[in-house]
Amino acid sequence: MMELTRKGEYAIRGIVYLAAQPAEQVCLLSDIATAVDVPQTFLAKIFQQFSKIGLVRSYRGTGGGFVLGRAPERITLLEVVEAVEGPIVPNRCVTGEGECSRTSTCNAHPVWVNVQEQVRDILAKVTLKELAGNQD
Amino acid sequence: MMELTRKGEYAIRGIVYLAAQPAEQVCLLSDIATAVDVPQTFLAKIFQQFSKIGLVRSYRGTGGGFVLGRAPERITLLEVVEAVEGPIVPNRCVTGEGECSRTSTCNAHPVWVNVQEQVRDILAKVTLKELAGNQD
DNA sequence: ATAAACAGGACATAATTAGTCTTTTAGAGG
DNA sequence: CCTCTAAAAGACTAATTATGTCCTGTTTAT
Repeated sequence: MMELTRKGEYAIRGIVYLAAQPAEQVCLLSDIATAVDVPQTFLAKIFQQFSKIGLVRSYRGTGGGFVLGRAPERITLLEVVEAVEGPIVPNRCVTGEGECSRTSTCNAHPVWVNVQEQVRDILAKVTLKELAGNQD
Repeated sequence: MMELTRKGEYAIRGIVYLAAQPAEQVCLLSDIATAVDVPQTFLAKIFQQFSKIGLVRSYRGTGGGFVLGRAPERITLLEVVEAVEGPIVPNRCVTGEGECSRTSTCNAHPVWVNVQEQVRDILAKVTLKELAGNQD
């Protein structure tokens, strides 16, 4: 239960690598993919998702590549994970889709809400700066 | 991310139903399945898993069925979930399989350990008694 | 014996994950 | 304006996991 998918793992590796680079350093996708050991085409998809929501900025053409969208201390692990894995929802009944209306009062509901909040809270407190700190 | 599977949901529904019955009341699988709206054959698998670790006791033959293995206040949601979903592990690197040795120091590691602990903690504090309380 | 009920294994199907491949779009430089 | 570079986008494929089903056995009460 609760497993981060490989995509999520790759996403973290990739963006942490970017965060560890000097500010405004444009990185080639191919270089990132090699460095963090992720299939380039797969990482491309992930970075496209990052790009759409501004976690990274992309430049096309010669001299192009990727740069972190904001300062590493202003990007949280929660944002990164939710960008590729979708919202953190331990149980469908938390999304309020009416799934839970089986019994009028589902006693488990508040538990899942609690789990969701705690996890989001933990991930929201970790920034890319911390994750990128003192790497080789 | 972090979704409980349907199996996990069914497991909870099924055992909460049992917990809501009068103590030592033997319940037919077919009745439970109908009551909680889960395919009987699927629920059978789930209850087999419960049975193996003593969360429920099973009786075969005429008059057989299932009974809760312990008092409902002594069975936690964590036990139920882990019984069918396996251990709560947000990331492979938490299991210590050496996956994380890509970089000698994975800064994300302590975060996942923290997530794991918090979630287990929350689920461990909820008992079947609470979940079964005042149901229709 | 025999009928009731769970146990266990093999199987089937659908959904999701994990990628790949091809074409398009954008920018830089000659 | 031509071409080369690099990301964007979409269609496609393969592998894995989730979600069941089915059949055969085993236990037990009557």
